[in-house]
Amino acid sequence: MNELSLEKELEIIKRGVVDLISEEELKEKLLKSRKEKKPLRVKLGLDPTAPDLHLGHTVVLQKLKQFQDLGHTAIFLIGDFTGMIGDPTGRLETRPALTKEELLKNAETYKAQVFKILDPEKTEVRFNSEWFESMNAADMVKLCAKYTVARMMEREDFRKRYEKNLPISIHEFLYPLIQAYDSVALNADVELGGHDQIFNLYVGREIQRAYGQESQVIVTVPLLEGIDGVNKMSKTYGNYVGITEPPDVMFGKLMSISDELMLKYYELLSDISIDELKELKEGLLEGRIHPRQAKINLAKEIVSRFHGKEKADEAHYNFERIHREKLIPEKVPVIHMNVVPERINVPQFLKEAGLVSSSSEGRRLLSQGGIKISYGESGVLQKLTDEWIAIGKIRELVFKVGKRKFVKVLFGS
RNA sequence: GGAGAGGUUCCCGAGUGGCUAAAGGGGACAGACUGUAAAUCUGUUGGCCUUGCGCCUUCGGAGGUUCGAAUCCUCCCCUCUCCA
Repeated sequence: MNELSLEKELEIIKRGVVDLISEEELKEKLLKSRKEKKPLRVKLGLDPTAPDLHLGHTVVLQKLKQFQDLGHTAIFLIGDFTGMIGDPTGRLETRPALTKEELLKNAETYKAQVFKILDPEKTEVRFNSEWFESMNAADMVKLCAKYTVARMMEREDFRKRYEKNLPISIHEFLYPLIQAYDSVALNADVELGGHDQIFNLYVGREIQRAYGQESQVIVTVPLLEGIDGVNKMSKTYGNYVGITEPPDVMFGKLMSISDELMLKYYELLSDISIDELKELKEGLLEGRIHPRQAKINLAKEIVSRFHGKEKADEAHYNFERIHREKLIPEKVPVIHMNVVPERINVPQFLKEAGLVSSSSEGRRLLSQGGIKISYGESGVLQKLTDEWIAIGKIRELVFKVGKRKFVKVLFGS
């Protein structure tokens, strides 16, 4: 593990991080680890509240992977206990508590996704129900006694909500404590997280000390902005690129980011070296590199990471087909209609096909020219304005709804 | 326990008896344009159909007053502030 110099190891760890609390402590831990030939225990916790990981998570996972490659112990902590209470970070709504089964199922999908990045052989997978399910009320009170309300209120979102007279439930205070206790139970040397987790990570340091342990070192990575370029990438905002999403969807979502955001994505997600990144920036500035091409390269690189190069090329091809050449993609969902009706009501039909959420929406799109149709196998799309279309002898139809929803309808058997 | 302020559509927020399916903003969607699902501009944004100036549902919940209620009354639920 220590073929590298200490300096080199530090350099790798420090690359791309926002906070490192503190470098001195990390150095000491690394030295001690080398001397005693004992790898550091590096913790990363995630709540399995929704089963899909997105690109935002991969930033921190890659950091964990770097530790793993340096020979340290990567601990992937699944917050199944925390998930059962419901995550309070979404401001107002209390999330529905998940059942044990749902959580375990989610945990399984999590693992499968995480191991696209981490080495499963070398990863310690843990669940925090291991220690919390056996904890009784007295233990919990004891844990609560280790921290104060004033310290809790230092957390920005609590403070803001308090100032704005928004509710804060008591159990939300428990959250940082519970997460902190995980570090005690795991005896963590280092904890990783997104920059927004910094408060919770600090609490971990203090709680560890309160339980007589050495404080963990904190390493945070930047938050990845979602594809809207405004909020951080999150399931709640729906601005995420999930790592299990189909190649086409992934590619399209990445193509929809603004030019400005593209550079940030390059910085945080791409494997290109610092020099290549610099060259890219200059090229864009001087007009030598077309932003569109740069975005395509990025999208391809990321889609390849999770689906392989072949699928990435295919996604690129489909994208060009739909958006540049305005053609129908090669694979579209098909609906079979055994009975051939005289005529069909388009809004109604699209609602039943699930392409619009209500027939009113369908009518609206129709009047705005948002619905196109192609008869037979011609593949020529034309604007549709009538609510009713006659079927007659037509055997095949393709509807295009909005910019990217397609459905093929086959009549007869 | 006491006093006060609030709860409006996906979100924020205006609206104090009919002109209100409810201003404005955000988000989302669509169209034009293009370099693309970027940017910009324009439009749409409760549902249903027999498309009528039609019907049904929506302003925390349940009742009530009224020809007519998001708006007035009663009870209840929830949030916040100050005091205990």
